[in-house]
Amino acid sequence: MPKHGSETWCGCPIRYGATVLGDAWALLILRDLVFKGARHFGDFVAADEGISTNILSDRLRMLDREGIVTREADPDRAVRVIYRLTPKGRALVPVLLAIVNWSETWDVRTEVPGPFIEAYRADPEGFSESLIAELEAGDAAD
Amino acid sequence: MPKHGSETWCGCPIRYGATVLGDAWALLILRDLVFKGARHFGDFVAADEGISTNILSDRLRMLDREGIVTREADPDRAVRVIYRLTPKGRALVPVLLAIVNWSETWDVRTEVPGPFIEAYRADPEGFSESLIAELEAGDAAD
DNA sequence: TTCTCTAACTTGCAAATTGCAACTTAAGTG
DNA sequence: CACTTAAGTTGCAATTTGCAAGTTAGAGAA
Repeated sequence: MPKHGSETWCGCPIRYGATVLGDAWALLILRDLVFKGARHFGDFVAADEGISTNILSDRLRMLDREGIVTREADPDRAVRVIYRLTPKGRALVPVLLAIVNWSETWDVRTEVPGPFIEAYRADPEGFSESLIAELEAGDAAD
Repeated sequence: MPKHGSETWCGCPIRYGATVLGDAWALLILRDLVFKGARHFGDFVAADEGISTNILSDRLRMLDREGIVTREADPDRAVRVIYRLTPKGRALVPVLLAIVNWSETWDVRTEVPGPFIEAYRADPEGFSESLIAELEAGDAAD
């Protein structure tokens, strides 16, 4: 598969999407950022129940390179790093919610809280926008 | 990462999504099924510009196992196999379109025809539904 | 000052997965 | 009966992953 930016790269949107989302660990990292408020390296290690730290390191680097997350030093404890979603990263919320809705509909093992999925289905765009607004507000509060 | 159906599996919708969509080749195969009308093994080989036939074979098997595509013998030429999206597979259309919209918005190299993306943005749900209806009609016509 | 703790990684290595090329099978076609 | 097309499979080298252990760096305690 050609690399993004190579000569044989084409303008296909799914192909670009695949370079970011076409990786199971990256999807779970994004999940933790959006739905679980993960901000630190250790949060992802704890939440994913099984990601190796070298893989996590690699994927966070990729998400940073693609402009989806930023890395900052924690002003309180310099040893900590804060990962945050950029606007480009928050713009993935509709994609993640569409996946949530699909899994909830078609996979019997998947369980999503009723009120959550009902609110999404009633107004997908509005629901996405409020979740994005919440994430923005959460970031500004830090 | 636990396997779908294992003891440690949880009901997380993104995790299930990741087993299907968290693979770059699977995403490209789905793209070819939805947007390029690919139906035969050779269509995917030609369209993806680089997928190995062993990987393609493996991913089509996975999509079949997950109930996203079906495999049928071609009634005209028995040597051919027809791959088709199931309703579960067609239900991924909103996910793919959300990815298309995201890439078009945030990746400068991505190029989507103006009318297509404008129609999607004007009414994402309606656009998804008509694309799904088109796919259903196309299948019935074969 | 040194000791210990926490957090975020990096390193080394075995195991699994991928990519490439060649080969196989099966059904028509001339 | 050779030839062609379509859909794979096989073998193997190279890359990537997963696991465990080690490293670095800051902050507080002894």
